[in-house]
Amino acid sequence: MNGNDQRRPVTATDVARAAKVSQSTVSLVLNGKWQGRIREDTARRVMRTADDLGYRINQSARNLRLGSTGTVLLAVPTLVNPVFATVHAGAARVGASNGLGIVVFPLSAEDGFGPFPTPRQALDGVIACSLSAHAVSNLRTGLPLVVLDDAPVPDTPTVTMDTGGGMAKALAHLTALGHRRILHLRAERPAWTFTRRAEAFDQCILSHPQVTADHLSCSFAIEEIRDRTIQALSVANRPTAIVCDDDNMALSIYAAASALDLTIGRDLSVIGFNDLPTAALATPPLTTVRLPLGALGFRGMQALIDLRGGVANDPVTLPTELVIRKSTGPAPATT
Amino acid sequence: MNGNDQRRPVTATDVARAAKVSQSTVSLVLNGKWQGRIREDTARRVMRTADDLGYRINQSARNLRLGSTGTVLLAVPTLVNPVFATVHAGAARVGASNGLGIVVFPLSAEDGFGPFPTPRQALDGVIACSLSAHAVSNLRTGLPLVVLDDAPVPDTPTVTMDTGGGMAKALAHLTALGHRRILHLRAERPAWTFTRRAEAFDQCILSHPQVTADHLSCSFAIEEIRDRTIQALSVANRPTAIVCDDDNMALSIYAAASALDLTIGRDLSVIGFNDLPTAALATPPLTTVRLPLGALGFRGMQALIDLRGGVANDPVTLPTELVIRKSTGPAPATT
DNA sequence: TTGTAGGCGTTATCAA
DNA sequence: TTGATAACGCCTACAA
Repeated sequence: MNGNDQRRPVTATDVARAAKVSQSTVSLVLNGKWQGRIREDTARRVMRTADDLGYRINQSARNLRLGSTGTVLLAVPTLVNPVFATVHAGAARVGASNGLGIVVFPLSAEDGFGPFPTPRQALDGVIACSLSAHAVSNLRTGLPLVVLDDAPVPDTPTVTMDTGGGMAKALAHLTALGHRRILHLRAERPAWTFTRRAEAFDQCILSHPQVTADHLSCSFAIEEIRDRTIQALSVANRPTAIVCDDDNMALSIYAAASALDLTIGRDLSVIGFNDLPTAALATPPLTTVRLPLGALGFRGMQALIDLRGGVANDPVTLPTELVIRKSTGPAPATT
Repeated sequence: MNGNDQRRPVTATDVARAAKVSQSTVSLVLNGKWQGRIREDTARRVMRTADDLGYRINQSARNLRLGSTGTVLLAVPTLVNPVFATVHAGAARVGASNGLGIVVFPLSAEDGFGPFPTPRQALDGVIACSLSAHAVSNLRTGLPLVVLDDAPVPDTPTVTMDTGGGMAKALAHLTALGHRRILHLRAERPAWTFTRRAEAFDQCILSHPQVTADHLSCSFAIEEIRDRTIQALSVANRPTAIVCDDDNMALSIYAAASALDLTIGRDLSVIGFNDLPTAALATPPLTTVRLPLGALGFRGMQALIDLRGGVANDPVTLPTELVIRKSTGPAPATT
């Protein structure tokens, strides 16, 4: 902070020299372990000079010495979707009470990152959430790893959500409402969570022989979704209901419906996934499969902590829930 | 990967011993600097044994030795808003071509974090984006710091966007359309970016004496926004236009309008901020102030790199733009 | 072509 | 109450 703004950072040794004490004294004082070991005025002097010199601890050195960094990495496919904020919040809560910080890293498969561009960083563990199998395998670096919302990986604690069950509930709801032509709007991003939904959809359809099913794979580009949906709805015998892999996709359908002068909930039923905050506020409010994202992060962090303690948890599957709102209604008599 | 799954991690020394070479050879080989210095079969043997032993580099040690970690931290107020995904993308692009990884840390003021709960981590720099002054001051750790979309900090490179100018354009647009009662829906999260908008709003209003202005401060809880807007619109001489600090807030207005049977763009004009992907897709498409978020991240990372190189850039302000769509229209004759 | 040795900045164990 | 001193695991002159 004062004159000596040289290149070289201020080390604890510098402080020791300046305060005329040994380096170990500095360490003790600066880590708050001096009570009853160092005289109070000495401690004060050390703190003062550390401050004056603008001393900053070198975390790399500390981490090396301690053999741990107190930070884990949460790898997610994208920062665009707010769902990962919820996962993070859940994980952060557990982390905080265990002295672990979390840092987020978006691992966009879209960017075609070949060699995993990890920050060259010192980590105590990794939580991989909703990633592609490829990305997860790149993450297996020997660090404690737990996998969230993803295909079980051998020897790796896994927390998943019963998205298949959610899909089943969605379809049961729709068929009960009389829908017989149902479209599944799929996210084409390669991720287990989406293939699970597709599989569940296909399987459920098998037990409803009276239903004609179809599906469409889309990127998350919302104009694309809208346009392709418009197309899919502009045919004879169009679908009367659409299940979407994500609430945002569902909301794009709203735009498509409005362009076609279709009223959601009456002419066309729509179901989303995730229950984003915006889902409840859409017009009409969106029926959606609520995913326990906070719990996902929470349990994931818990599993990572257990893993660091030498306990490898068994895979867990969290329940999901269909939240019925106004975007679904009885199948229209004719289309 | 094989039997020796003891507690102690495998070090380069272990590899050296097992491969019957010196540690330096291991280092050379594993860093790809062996070409022309180490015989090829030796190199292969080293790589093989490293693999067999499951050797993983200790980043803390490497970072300590190298005096740098190759990773910078991007601190953001929340992960919920996708705008920060864009900032990140811009920054990541520059970072990647300079060997710097980025890691994201949500610094929620809401959580009442007192002392900055940084992961105890080794970083090469920090980029603070759209934070509260309090949070920024907590980030001044002696690391190279650049501040984005925030109040200029002494001795710190800053990149901002001309949000005030954006607000001015929004108001000019509205007054030109004949609006005389305008409401500013403000985000109550303490952040420079929002106070700037408020100041710009207040100031612009001064030069339009015929306009009656009002404002409302809301959290980002969208039900709250909807309900309070409904209230604000349920009075005699209600506002005919609303400017919102964020597109998501604007979209909440849509819900309010629908509840009141008001048609956006005709009975009520709405302007947002950010130009999120959803803005263009809303019904009707949202008029909004587009912020150069990608450029913000890009320039910010650039400034950080310059700073590490000893060059302290001057503050920069990026231009903003009003994107006129269908949510704004002529003021209704009577209200 | 390979090995030796020193040091990066901490923390922790012991002696003084 | 304090100070030497020895690691932590890695990289890199320099020596062999």
